[in-house]
Formats: sequence, C-alpha cells, structure tokens
Amino acid sequence: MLLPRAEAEEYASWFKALADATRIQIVSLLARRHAPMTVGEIVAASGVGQSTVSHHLKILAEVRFVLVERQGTSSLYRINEACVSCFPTAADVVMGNPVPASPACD
Amino acid sequence: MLLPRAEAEEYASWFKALADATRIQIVSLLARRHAPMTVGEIVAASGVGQSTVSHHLKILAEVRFVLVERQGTSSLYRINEACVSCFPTAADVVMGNPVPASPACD
DNA sequence: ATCGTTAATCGACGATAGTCGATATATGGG
DNA sequence: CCCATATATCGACTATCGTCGATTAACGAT
Repeated sequence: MLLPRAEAEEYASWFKALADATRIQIVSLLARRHAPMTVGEIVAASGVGQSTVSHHLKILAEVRFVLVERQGTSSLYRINEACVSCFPTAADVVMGNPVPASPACD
Repeated sequence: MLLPRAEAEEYASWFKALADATRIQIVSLLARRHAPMTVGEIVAASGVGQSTVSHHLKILAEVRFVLVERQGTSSLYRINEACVSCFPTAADVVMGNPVPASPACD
C-alpha cells in the first residue's frame, strides 16, 4: 500500500540532485555544450566559487548525471545523456511504473 | 549561455517538491488510489504526525501535484494527474526543451 | 451555543544543505 | 626537485527543511 521507505528515499535522492538552482544551471550548461568542460570553465560560466562548483559536481556525479574523466591536471566533466533520459519522471515514480535502476545508467 | 537564474529556480522548485521521501510516499499513495483521501486517512497510512502530513500536502499543492477540496470538516486531497504528467523530465530541463508552464496544469 | 472532530497554523528543535575562504592534493613542466 | 596550476577537501557559518507537540480555526451535530 505505502511505498517502501527505502524505495522512496532512492527516488527522492534523484530528485534532490536537481533540487537546486545552481545544479540546474550547471547541468544545463554541460548539456548545451556537447563537449566536456573543465571545472575552471564551469566556474567562469556559473558565477559561483570554485569549491562550490566542485561540491555540486560531486553531487551530480554521485547520481550519474555527469561523468568525470581526469586529463592532466584538470577534470573533464560531461553530461551523461543516457542517465538523464532514464531519470524517472514524476509520473513514473508516482504511478508506480517500473523505474530503471541507477547502475543501469552509464 | 547560462540558464537564467529565475528559470533555474523555478525548475528547482518543482524537483524540490519531490525531493523528500515522505512526500514521495504521500504522492504515490494518492496516485495508487484513484479516489480522494482525507488528511486523516493519509496520516494513518503514512506513519508520520498530522501536522507533518498537512505541511507536506501544502507543499505538494503549491506546485499543483495534488488538488484539495474541502468537504464538511475534512479536506479531500487527490492527485493531479495532468500536472504530474506534465512535470518536466530531467532531460527536458537539461536539454532546454520547452517545459509547460506551471499554471497550465489544472 | 456548546461540544467534538478534523485540519491548518505556530513555535521550537535538530539535522541537513549551500556557500565561502583556506588548505591540501595531484599533475605536469622547467 | 621545486614550482605553478587545477581541482578536491576541510572548517565554519548561515539558511532552509523535516518533524513534533500544542494551539487555533472551521465545521457539523446535538
């Protein structure tokens, strides 16, 4: 009857990743460019501090919205198109439709 | 280049409404029943306090995920299927696809 | 009008989250 | 080996959030 707590927490954590305006801006920035960006480029474009950007990128990477690859002294972040499009819609979560598991998105 | 802050805030507020496990449970509860529920019924089913449920219902109603109608001494809450299905997916927000305005969902 | 029931609001508390500045860590070049 | 650059982590501060208990407000019935 009631959705199991653990399942609700997992869905919530996905929505939580986009529940911040700065993260929305970062994600949309990465998506509009179809090329990877360094942290420095994102900092310059976003208007918030470097440590803040790094913090948000970590959160976005934990739910696989973005992928990271180190190259030399810099980190290249890019959008994970597969994961973004398999992100559950509100309708899916709410209606109990099957939702692809998080590890399925690479 | 960068998504305007106001737009990002609006998207974030929608995701924020589902960024809590208890709210996910309440919304999915209302969606599985296709009939309205009173606050008391939701309290009994959800396992959290009455004031907490009322608080969450208010948040869900503000973004139009649920609709409320007073009947006698009780309030009947039901899912707003139209608004749920027009909720922007991560892909829409991120890729810059047109997103239906919030007032369009009734 | 009063009482009982239902729901919304208030006040408080602890926990979490966003931001910053400073520091630490890694990496490549001279 | 040391330095410069790029990023990650840490510590602190503030603001917001989720939850509760208590109170208030709305409504129906007696």
